[in-house]
Amino acid sequence: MGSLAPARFLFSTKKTPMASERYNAKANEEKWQRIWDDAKLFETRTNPEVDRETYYVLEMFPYPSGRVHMGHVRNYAMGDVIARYKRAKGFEVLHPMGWDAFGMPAENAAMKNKTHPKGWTYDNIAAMRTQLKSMGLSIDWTREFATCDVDYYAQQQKLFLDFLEAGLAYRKNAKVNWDPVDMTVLANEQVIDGRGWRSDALVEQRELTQWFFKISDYSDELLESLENLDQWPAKVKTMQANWIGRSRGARIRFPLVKSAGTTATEIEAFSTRPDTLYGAGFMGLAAEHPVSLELARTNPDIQAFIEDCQKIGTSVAAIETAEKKGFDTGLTVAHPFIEGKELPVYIANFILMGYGTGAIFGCAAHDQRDLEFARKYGLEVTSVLADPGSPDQPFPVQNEAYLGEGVMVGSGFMNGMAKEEAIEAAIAKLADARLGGSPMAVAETNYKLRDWGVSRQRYWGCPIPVVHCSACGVVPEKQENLPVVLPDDITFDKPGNPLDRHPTWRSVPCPSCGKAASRETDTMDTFVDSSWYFARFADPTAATPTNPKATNRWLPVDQYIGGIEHAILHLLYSRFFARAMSITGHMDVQEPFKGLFTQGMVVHETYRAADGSWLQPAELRVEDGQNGRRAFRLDSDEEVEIGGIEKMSKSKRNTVDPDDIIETYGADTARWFVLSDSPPDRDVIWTEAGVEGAHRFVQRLWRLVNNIAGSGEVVGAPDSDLALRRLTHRTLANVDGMIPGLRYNSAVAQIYTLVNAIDQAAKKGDVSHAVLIEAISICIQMVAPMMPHLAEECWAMLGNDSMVSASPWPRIQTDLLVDLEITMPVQINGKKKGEITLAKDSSKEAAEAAVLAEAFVQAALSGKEPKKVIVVPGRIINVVI
RNA sequence: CAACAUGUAGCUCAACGGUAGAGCAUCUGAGUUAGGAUCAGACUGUCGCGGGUUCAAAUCCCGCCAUGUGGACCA
Repeated sequence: MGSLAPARFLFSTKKTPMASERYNAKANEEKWQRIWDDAKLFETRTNPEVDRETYYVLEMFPYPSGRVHMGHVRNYAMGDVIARYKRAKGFEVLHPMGWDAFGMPAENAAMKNKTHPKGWTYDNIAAMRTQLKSMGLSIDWTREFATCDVDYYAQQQKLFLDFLEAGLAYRKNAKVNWDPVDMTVLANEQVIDGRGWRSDALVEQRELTQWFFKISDYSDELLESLENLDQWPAKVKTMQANWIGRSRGARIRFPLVKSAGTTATEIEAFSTRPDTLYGAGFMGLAAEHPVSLELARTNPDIQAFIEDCQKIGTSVAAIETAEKKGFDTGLTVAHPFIEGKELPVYIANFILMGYGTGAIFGCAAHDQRDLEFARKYGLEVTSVLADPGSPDQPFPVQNEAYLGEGVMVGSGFMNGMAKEEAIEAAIAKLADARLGGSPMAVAETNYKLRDWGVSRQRYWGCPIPVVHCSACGVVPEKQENLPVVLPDDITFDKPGNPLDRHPTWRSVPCPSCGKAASRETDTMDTFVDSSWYFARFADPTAATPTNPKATNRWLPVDQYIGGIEHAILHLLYSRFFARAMSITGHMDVQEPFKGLFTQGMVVHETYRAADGSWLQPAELRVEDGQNGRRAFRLDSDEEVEIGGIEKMSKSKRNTVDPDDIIETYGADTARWFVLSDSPPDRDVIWTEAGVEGAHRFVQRLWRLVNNIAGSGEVVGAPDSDLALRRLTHRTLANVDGMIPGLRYNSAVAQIYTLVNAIDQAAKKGDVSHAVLIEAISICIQMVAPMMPHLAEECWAMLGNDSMVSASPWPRIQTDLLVDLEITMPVQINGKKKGEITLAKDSSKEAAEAAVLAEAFVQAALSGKEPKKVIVVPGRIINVVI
């Protein structure tokens, strides 16, 4: 395992600057970035040696908004640490970068500024690439691509056609979420509290013909495979499981008894709790249920009630607070188990047509919603669960439904059974019973997860490669006619989709019959673009969507890092895509991301002037004195209110521009600060004081290296030498254990301790030069993944003629991790009273004798015998009196 | 409303059964024309509260309180 690149430098490594000089971050960072580039140090080799293990680290690729923000800095710094660490550990590392470049903002900018989405996007990419490069990330830039590159979306069109052929993509007429502001369809996942995720506009329901991906076929698979993702945060797995929303139950058919106004003879309800059937007090229908709609045709009151329900039904927020309302239809159904019992049928506003059958049986005693409804309309509340200790006494139910465990009571054949047993028994009995010749119930599993609607009525997206022919219908475009390229000559003077009104683009011959036909003008949801980009990085110039050989070598991504906001959408779609791409032969990996890390946000104090306007941190100065923290405007010296700590955002103006920080302090300081201050999965509070502290450390470390490198031979005391060597290797062992788990802030704390010790040793002069060099060298190597430029400069100053970025990780000398003689605390009755130094391997008996001989122990005993002496070898001794 | 996470120095966080520590801030001193940088040093803790287990609890268990996050008519 040698260095990865030839190490030849154009400057002298032996130069030893004066200790009074300051480290010039800007000049050094530019210099080292150029040297890394010239050495092609971070280019991943397509054919690494066979014995070299691969490691794929990926951060969620950015949307090219135009500016890099602190969240990006944190995200990419975190990934870069692991990439550089794994490289030093001898892995062949893939660490690429790309751009999630399609989407609405480009079109909005086009409309506003009369620019073209393409020009706007590529300009932004160029600006952000420069910014990211100034961070000194160890990225293989030769693999860079944008999802709006024709080369990329051409491959995506091939994937679409393969999905279409495999039945994974289909077209259906569906009620869709329509965003009236963006004038496009949204996926369910993109509707938050009834509003568009981007526009915040109230979403309407419209009936349109749309393209869908059959993600619902994989509901079980996607749910059950979550268990195997042991390197994913539990929280994300829970969120995905909830989103898939599997519930097992039964469809139960209830025969109608009183049926005035409907032609139906039965109503089918879905329930996960058929065990509570004996407690059923009513039946509820959704407003859109066919029976409700049929009744409404002849009953104006029902018509009015349904309209009322639908008004509320547009926004989730409204549903949450809405009062339970119902309408007694006068219909009744027969209870399946209790001879002669009839249940009244209500239309109720809390029942959703989209889930189950749109009808329920209400068991008021064991469902809170049903209970509220029953109390309001004076319906039956019968508890059918009892404490196993007194199985004849049902749990009393007043205003809170009983949702816990229990045994069945008042439930005929189910009496005495526990929940699961009773559910099985109820389903079995109903399955045997006949209604009109077929079983009264079938077991069924329901899911919340719906098929993924991918059609978007937008220009700036991947065109869906199909043609509409009046004779042949919907025809896939021929492979040889791909890619279907977006036209450049488009206008944004009107809302809606520019592709629809393009004069010629739509007109094509039908791929099947050759007659005049027209192209599909919908483009794909941008989440499609991001669902497979990680696979493309394995071979970004392949003539097919993936090069299976490369994909199989690199995937799954070993460590994926990004924000928790993608816990459901992007990650679930990508998991689906991996499966769909496996079916269609594009790769063999089912789970795309082996390890997932969700990083916290970068947050900052907010500042508000007396007139209520928000101020930027750069516009004021903060005093931190005895009167607490106070902030003043730089221009007027007026005091402003220091507000809450919030996510950096344009609206609150509490942003800090990474460019400014890198210009002032350098990329290393910015990286060190975001990595050191809080655990990576939690929010980090950006403070000026913290940045300055980080920068002081940069200067201090550089000065320390300078001093050590420039000092002459020192002969140290054997004890001090050993102590520093021990600390060095113990720190190395600890840091080595922390980096793979992304516990960077803990690693930083360890490094601080070591630097303090080296500093002290250098000043005292009781440690030999060679030991100091070893300590500071290992220290620099541990710092290198986090502050790579500073580390290179220090590494060179220490006389190394290789780059630290190309050097193997230092080896831990394990014999230094164990002490021969150790100082242990001595407790008396569990409280520390003193210390004792013993040989590492002294026996319990010897330790006990030595402790009892100590003066402070004798004093505490005052002549008595100790009740007990606990000796934990190597840890502690406790004398119990 | 149930779930999960988090409560340790003024602030941000370590330690995860066995000696409570770092950085920042604050204070004192050195130095400097001054400020900054630097150096030397100092202060700060019922480890959220209450109980339990243990020779020993910040750490494990139970209960409560506070804060945060994302869910919430999914039958």
